[in-house]
Amino acid sequence: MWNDTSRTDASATVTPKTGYHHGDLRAQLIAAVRDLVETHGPDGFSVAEAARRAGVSSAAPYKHFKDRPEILRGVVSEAMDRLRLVMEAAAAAHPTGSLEAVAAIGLAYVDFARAEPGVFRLVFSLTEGHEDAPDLQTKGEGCFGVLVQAVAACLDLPPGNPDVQRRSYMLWSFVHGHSFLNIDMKTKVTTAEIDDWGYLMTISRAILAGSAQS
Amino acid sequence: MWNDTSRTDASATVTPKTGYHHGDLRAQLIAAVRDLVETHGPDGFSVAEAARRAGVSSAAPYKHFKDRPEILRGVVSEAMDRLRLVMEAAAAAHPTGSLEAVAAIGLAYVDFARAEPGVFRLVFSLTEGHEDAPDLQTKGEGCFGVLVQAVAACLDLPPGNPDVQRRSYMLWSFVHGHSFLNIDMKTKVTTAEIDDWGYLMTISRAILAGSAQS
DNA sequence: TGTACATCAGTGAACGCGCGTTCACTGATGTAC
DNA sequence: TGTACATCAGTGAACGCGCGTTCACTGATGTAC
Repeated sequence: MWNDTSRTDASATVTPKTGYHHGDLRAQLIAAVRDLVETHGPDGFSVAEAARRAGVSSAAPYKHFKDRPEILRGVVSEAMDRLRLVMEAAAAAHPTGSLEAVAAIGLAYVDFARAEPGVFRLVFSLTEGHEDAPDLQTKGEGCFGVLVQAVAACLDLPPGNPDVQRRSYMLWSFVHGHSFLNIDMKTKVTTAEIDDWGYLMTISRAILAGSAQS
Repeated sequence: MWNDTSRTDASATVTPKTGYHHGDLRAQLIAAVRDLVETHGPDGFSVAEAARRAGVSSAAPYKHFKDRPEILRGVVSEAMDRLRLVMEAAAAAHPTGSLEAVAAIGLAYVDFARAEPGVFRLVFSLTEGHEDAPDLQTKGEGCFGVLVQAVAACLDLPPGNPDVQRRSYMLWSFVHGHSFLNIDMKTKVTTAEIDDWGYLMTISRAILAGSAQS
């Protein structure tokens, strides 16, 4: 029953990867946590369960991460990388300086939130209480920077211009809110009836065309 | 040391309320949880700790709530009541149909989020996975309704009008995003420099004046 | 090609902890007569 | 006014559980000679 060295038939090794050192546990753990966060919400994950899913002992994760919070930070960091990439790709698919480029960035953001609501939520619930993680903050600013660049090109102003910053922030607020309402209020009628692209184009136009004040 | 019936001097009763039945444990528990959620974040509360803070045994809460989730739902329900009240009060402070009324509702929303970020976050993280709580959904729609009313009055259209609904949702997205960015990205420069009132007026104007499309 | 050794990524058993929930109980309160 | 009783809101001890983290360990891998 136990200690059954006899029963090692060919397909009996249930461990998902090679016997002892299995390539990339770190990445596999992050993937497992991402999964857990999706299904059980932020805080609904445990180091133990993540290890279980990766097919290693509960102590193994500590060879790659200092403690539980560091694992979460790892997930968020990776997610932010991906978010930035999709935003950049979305912008690149349209002429520089076009309204479409701006709207496309917004759509990429919303799509990301919809595709990974748990991780998306985690990203933002983590930013508080973890101000001690400057790399995360830097990555966050990097994402925002993608939008700022597109807005600047659209208005034909330098990215540092206050008006560019303000309008970028407006757009961000808007897209951010739309994202959260989408994933949080799943059942709400209003959400269901919206054509995102037209919606984002309307908003981009309204915010980039309006007069500068405030 | 223990069993010290001798040591019952006058001021020794540490229990915060009257001996056995203390007025309103239910409300006191909700207040305690609200506090815990503020300081430790959603999910950062425990039934045990809430009971401790209310000065009762860890079993007492189960006389008022079925289980842990029901306590959270109680907190959210109460928070939504208060949110609605401040939104209504804000609207009432300005002429019916004015742009100011709309902006004021938005400001009340943002202020609420800033005053109780933990609870605010809880409200929206709870709406998913608790679709089984129709009263919460109803209350959520009630809050949205306050905004819809103001927008309808502003555009001189009935609340059910699709254009009214769409513009209300736009405003809501916006204010919602602004709220979350405010409480999540505390350190972000952009957030700090914003004059909310001017900001909300600008947005309200842009969204209520713009042409109707989607 | 073979051997010795340092390094590294895993194991698995153990720890203490706080939690959610149940249970039989008990003291206080309100009502009926 | 007094007594009997039902109800209700609390107690406190106990349960089983899963978690985060630590520890001494061991097997696999890479390098030096």
